[in-house]
Amino acid sequence: MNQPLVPSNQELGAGGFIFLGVEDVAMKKYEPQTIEPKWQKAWQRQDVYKTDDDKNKPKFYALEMFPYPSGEGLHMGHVRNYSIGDVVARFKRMKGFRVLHPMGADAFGLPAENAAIQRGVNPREWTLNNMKRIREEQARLGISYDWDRYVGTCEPDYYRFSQWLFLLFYERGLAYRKQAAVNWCPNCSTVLANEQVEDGRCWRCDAEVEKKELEQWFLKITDYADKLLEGLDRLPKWPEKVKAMQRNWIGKSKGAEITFTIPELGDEKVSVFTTRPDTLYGVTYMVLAPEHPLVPQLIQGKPNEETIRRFVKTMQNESELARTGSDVEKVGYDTGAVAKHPLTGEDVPIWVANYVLMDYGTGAVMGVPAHDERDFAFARKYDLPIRRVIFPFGTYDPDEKLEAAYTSEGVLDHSGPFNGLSNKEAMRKIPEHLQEKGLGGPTVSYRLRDWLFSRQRYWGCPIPIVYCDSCGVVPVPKEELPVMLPEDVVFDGKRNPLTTSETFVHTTCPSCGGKARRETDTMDTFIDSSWYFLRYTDPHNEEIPFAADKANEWMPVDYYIGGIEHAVLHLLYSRFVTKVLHDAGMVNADEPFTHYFPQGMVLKDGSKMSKSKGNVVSPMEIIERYGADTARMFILFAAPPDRELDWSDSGVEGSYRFLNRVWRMVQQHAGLFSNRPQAKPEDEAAKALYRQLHQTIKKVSDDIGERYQFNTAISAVMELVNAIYAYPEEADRGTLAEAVEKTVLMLAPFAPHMTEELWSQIGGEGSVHAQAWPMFDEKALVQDEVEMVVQINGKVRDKLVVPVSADKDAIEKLAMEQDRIQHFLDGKTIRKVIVVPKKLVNIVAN
RNA sequence: GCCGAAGUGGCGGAAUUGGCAGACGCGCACGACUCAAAAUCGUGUUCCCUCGUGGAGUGUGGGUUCGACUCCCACCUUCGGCACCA
Repeated sequence: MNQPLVPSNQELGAGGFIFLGVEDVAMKKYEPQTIEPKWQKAWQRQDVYKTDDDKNKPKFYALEMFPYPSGEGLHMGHVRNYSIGDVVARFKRMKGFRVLHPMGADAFGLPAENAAIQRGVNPREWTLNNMKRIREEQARLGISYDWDRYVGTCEPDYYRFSQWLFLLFYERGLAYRKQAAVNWCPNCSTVLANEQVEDGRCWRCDAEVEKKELEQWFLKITDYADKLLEGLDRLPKWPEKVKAMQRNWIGKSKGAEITFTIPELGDEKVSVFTTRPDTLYGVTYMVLAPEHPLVPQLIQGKPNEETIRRFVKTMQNESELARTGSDVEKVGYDTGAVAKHPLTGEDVPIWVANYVLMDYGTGAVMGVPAHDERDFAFARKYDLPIRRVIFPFGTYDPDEKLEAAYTSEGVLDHSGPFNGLSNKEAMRKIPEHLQEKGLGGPTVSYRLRDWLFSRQRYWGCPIPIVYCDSCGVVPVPKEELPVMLPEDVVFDGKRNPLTTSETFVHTTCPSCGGKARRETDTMDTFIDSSWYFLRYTDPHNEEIPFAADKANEWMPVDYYIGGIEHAVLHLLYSRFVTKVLHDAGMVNADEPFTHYFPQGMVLKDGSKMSKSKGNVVSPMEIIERYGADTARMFILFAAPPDRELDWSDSGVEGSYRFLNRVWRMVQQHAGLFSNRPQAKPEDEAAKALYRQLHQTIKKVSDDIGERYQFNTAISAVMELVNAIYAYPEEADRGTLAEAVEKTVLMLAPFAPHMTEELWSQIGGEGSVHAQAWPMFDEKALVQDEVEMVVQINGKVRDKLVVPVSADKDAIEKLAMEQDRIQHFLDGKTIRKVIVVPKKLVNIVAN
């Protein structure tokens, strides 16, 4: 095991001073354990990070996803998340922005309730304790939050407005109840939204999700499908990956609805959805989902009646996983009934099969085996006819047997009046024709389903609805909010605890005053995080969720950082909620996050940190040992922020070493600042350092502010520090002082405690974090001489120092005169010479 | 299968507009300081060889160009998402 870098108190000697260096002066040792808490207290006392509301400054809203207050405290993923946000927030403040950088807790959720069931603790107390701990840990990291705006979603003064927003959705027809086959997690004893089912399993507990027929609350996110899609095109600063995931999830398909009729049911209509209306003449059968409402009538009295009845029952009881898994075999049964083809009038047999889903399209499909791979496989299995209607352009044999479905472009044949059309034209013309005849028409279908919103759990926001025997479903008036979560509940793990509270369940109807029953379901906790970023803009408003003028001062969030696991959960819901609030006139922004940045995972030994693997690195232990500044520095330096980061103990020591190096550098030169000389970069060394300093300022500003590449920003400062160490003693002292001072300023966003301490040591006024970010001197970047490379056939053969003013001819002449170049050109003919001023000369010769 | 991203030394990574590949850091080796060690400071560190004015080299194969990690085409590998969505 490595020797700890942090010395013990005995090693430090009296007064924390040790002797270092050749100049034999007493220097203070870098002791993060002392200075970090000291400055954290000072910042708090002086309200250093209170949100600046100076409207003359441009705004910047920096936000990190707020944590769920688990009993574990913060993990390294949080540290990475907050470190990135804090660097940006601090940098923008120094750059003259007014910055909103708030924090809160996503405090409702199942684990609190499970703790209540397993350990008999009060979920509220359990949660509040965890919140307190996490807040302390966040403060210990030295993140510059405005704690006055802290928001906990489980607090009545927050959730009353979650209820307020629910009522707004209800008023706007966007919240409704319906009976449906829904996802049920047997382990969590609650229903789940589609977004919360991953591979047929519960996103939280990984249990296999079951289907249940229940009446539930839904939010009409499908009404916003097109707006959610369109909005993505206006988010250039979102990763393509995340936008693709959302597009994928929404799953918009253009096609047609086509109406078939069933003569034996008195010309009952049955519609199918297809993306290939051009293949309509190739239909040889039709398939209904097992749950399709027409199935019972169709099979009545048919030979297959009993078999199909049993098949339908099995399908209904099958889990999502067993039903839609990728290699589940297609199974179907002929109902014995037939439908009439809308254009040819031919009989089309109607089948029922497992692969047709009731909740997509119309729950019925037309079977075109010649031009669809699934239909082809199905037709082969059950010996159904295959009728080809699309053929390759050019010559073709209209009766050729197919060995596989033909899914490419082509020309129509065997298609009545549409023969000879390209299938692309037919895709447009056939639906138009159907529409004229009242047999369907063009339509679009979405994969996205409405947001199943109610949960049969206690620790969430109560849905503000009562059920009255005479008035029916009655919303609780906004002025009566919040509907408080009751405390007199039983946690037995057998039922929704809310149903056990007599005082909660029994109430009076707000409309008629008669006896009524409260809704005992709570809201999906994803609603809480779908608007918290708006609440931060006006966190103490007691009348409404937030005032429009406050929200408009800050929204949208300029830089939002958090895990990509929320790509189609939190991020989709937040976009939806923001769009609804925009349409309700509550906020101008119709997209919540201008720039979304998913930080990479923190790994240890190549895999995700987990208790079971025993590879968890505790942030608080690292802080105790090296300080928060080192932890932040390492996590930002070790990898670009979007990539995975493998935790490395020696890497952490490297970052600690660097901070010590900066610390000693300032100590060594602290004397310069008592009577500080002006920078006069006249000697060569001073000129070079001055230039490097200003190049570094330019690069670091660009890396943080534009590129969000903190690892390269830090490496540039490291190079500058190396240059300061190498700076000769006889060179200009003023230039040195400037370099030292600006190094401290540039490191302030990364290592806020150490730089604050150093800033006070070199006599800086006020907090280092209230200083203006250094400007670079454009003139300093101009060089009078540049090094140029001389290549022969693209290989570097020599280097030249050339005045920047030299013209191409002069450079070429100079290059040709070099001995080395002459040697390489010996016996060769020069074919061409390329001169790129300030870069290189390339001589082509053979 | 479809969509998205990534492949560079022993390791993490850099190269911002097509112009010196390997910045910065880790690790390693050697040296200075020390009675000694730690810390610190300094030097070296892509690979190969016949060791010099050498050759090769950014997943593979081709192409464009005076010049390609960077652009184009084809492919391989890894990771992530979606997937009986009609």
